Amino acid sequence: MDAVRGHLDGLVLAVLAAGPAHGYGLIDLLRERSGGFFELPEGSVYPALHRLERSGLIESSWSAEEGRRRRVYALTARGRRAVDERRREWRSFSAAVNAIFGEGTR
Amino acid sequence: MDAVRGHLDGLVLAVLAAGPAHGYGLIDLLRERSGGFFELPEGSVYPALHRLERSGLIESSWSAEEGRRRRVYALTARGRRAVDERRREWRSFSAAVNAIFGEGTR
DNA sequence: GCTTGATACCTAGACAGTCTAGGCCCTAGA
DNA sequence: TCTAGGGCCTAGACTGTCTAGGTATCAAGC
Repeated sequence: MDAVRGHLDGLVLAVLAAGPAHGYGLIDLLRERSGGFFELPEGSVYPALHRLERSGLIESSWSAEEGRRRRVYALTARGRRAVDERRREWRSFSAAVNAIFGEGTR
Repeated sequence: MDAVRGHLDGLVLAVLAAGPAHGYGLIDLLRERSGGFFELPEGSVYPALHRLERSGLIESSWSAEEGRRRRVYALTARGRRAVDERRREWRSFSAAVNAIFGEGTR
């Protein structure tokens, strides 16, 4: 899934916009919300989460319900604004690619 | 333009599907066809062309009209098939991303 | 009690594609 | 002669994804 490069951060933010989630669950959400398309490995998602936290777009807290330790991530105020920004960027990017690929399947 | 990673090969093939072109002109075509969105540097496009030629999807020939040397690229038979394949891949990729980003601008 | 599989976290290093920043040559125009 | 632009090329930097490992807990099966 190399095609996701440069888009993953936005996708993670978009999922978190629907509510907090922990890393492992986020992978499931990305798969479900994409109709099974995204099967992202932990080695992609965890670094992305750490990256986003370092840049202040998300923040985490440990929850230890029923002995299971989970690091739960939520959007910060800046993160909420970033989602819109990333969505706009995606819209223009995909419009540009669509324009080049054209309509027909041929 | 890191977001283009993994999609550039398909875009180049799609442009060449409309007719042969040389590297420098291809950059112009990518910009024009995308409504000015893609401003790709030579350092991205030339390696992509060499990559595609090595893998047999395009082939090149030198044209020396009016003293200007140009390497003109054209799709091979396999390349023509690859365009459809890449377009299909793009369609499902962008559908997946759209599903996650949702509809509204919010 | 022990093993297996799922949940849940993490990361070092491999890998690969894009970009920076240069290089070269030619032509046209000032 | 100098500059601007067309045209080609690439070494190395960069960076984000993935591979392939590691740890720990819990539930189920034998």
